[in-house]
Amino acid sequence: MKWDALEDEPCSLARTVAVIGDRWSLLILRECFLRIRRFDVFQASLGITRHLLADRLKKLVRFGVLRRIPYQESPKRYEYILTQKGLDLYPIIMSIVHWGNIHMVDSRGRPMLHEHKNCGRMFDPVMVCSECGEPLTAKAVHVHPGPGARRSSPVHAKAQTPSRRTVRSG
Amino acid sequence: MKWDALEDEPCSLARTVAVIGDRWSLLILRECFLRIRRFDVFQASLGITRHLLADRLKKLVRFGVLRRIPYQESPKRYEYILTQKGLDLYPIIMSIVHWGNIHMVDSRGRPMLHEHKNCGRMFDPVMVCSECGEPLTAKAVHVHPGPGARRSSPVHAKAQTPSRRTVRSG
DNA sequence: GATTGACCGTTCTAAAATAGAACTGTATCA
DNA sequence: TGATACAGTTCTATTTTAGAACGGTCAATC
Repeated sequence: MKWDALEDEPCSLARTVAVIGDRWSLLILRECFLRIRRFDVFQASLGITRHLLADRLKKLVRFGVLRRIPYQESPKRYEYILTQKGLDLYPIIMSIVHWGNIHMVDSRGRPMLHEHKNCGRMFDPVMVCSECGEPLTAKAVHVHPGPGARRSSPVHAKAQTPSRRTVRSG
Repeated sequence: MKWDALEDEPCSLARTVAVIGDRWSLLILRECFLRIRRFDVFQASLGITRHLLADRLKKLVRFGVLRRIPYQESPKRYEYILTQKGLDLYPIIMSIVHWGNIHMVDSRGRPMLHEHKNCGRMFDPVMVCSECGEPLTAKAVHVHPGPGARRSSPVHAKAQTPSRRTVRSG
């Protein structure tokens, strides 16, 4: 399967994986959320080859996750900063970090801690239901084909998208 | 950089990426959460080559995300099912799906809808702070080095891990 | 008893992606 | 004049992946 094919799959996971489903993209995004913006700094902090870095930045820009903004003329220099679409990736990044915090730490403990400025406390991210606010577990979720499913199932046509409590994380 | 090197990085994101940071692992996990368990069924539904599928399943078992369980003797046949560690990946999967739902849908709408059995409603996942319950945004989060950081910073030693409201999703 | 098919992989080769290092080009600084 | 910063591109060797075929065990069928 080619990467391009993933984009066209009738599956939101596959489509997202087409954008961020490789290690370098995820690591680059980690740096973005840590306020890294410039080619050299990405390269130094990640140890990625320049070739791949150029390639991945281009891809993320093409998908609208990053924006390439000139910060000086002559020579032209660009910064890569997160768009709103990119900022919306925050829950993905945080849930990945959280899983690592729980399952991949050594005896020394967590490499990083997160403080919520709103309440001033160290926190973990918790995923809850937009409708009732309860924490989500896989077993408590039922999956229905939606309008964009491969074979449309009129039986389920009454199913509606959730109310607009959807939150953008940025 | 080798994949093995990622595991040893002082970063929970990198360590998690070492486990699930490739497209096939994520797609395999999607199938797992849809109750797929057998080699052939994975292969047929994903279109992955058998070689890679064998390889990825082995990796996920090695990392303790899947468990290989015999379901018949002669010939020995195994199923791959999620461990608790694997079930805990649910928030990652869901946040990936959610981002795709928001940013990668075509005019036909979402391929899938999710119903929360607890409240009976179609929902979106929302990531909130374990301490105050408010939705999280990248800008409202401050990062501190933790005890497992590369260079320990005694200045930040007072920082503590969050209280045990951490929720396992399964 | 031979054949077919299900199941779970392994082996093989060609194509694609990646690593690692060197190179390019503009501009600033000493 | 020479050294340094920045943002890439080019090159070759190695590694990974794709795609197809092959193998082996057992159950069910002819």
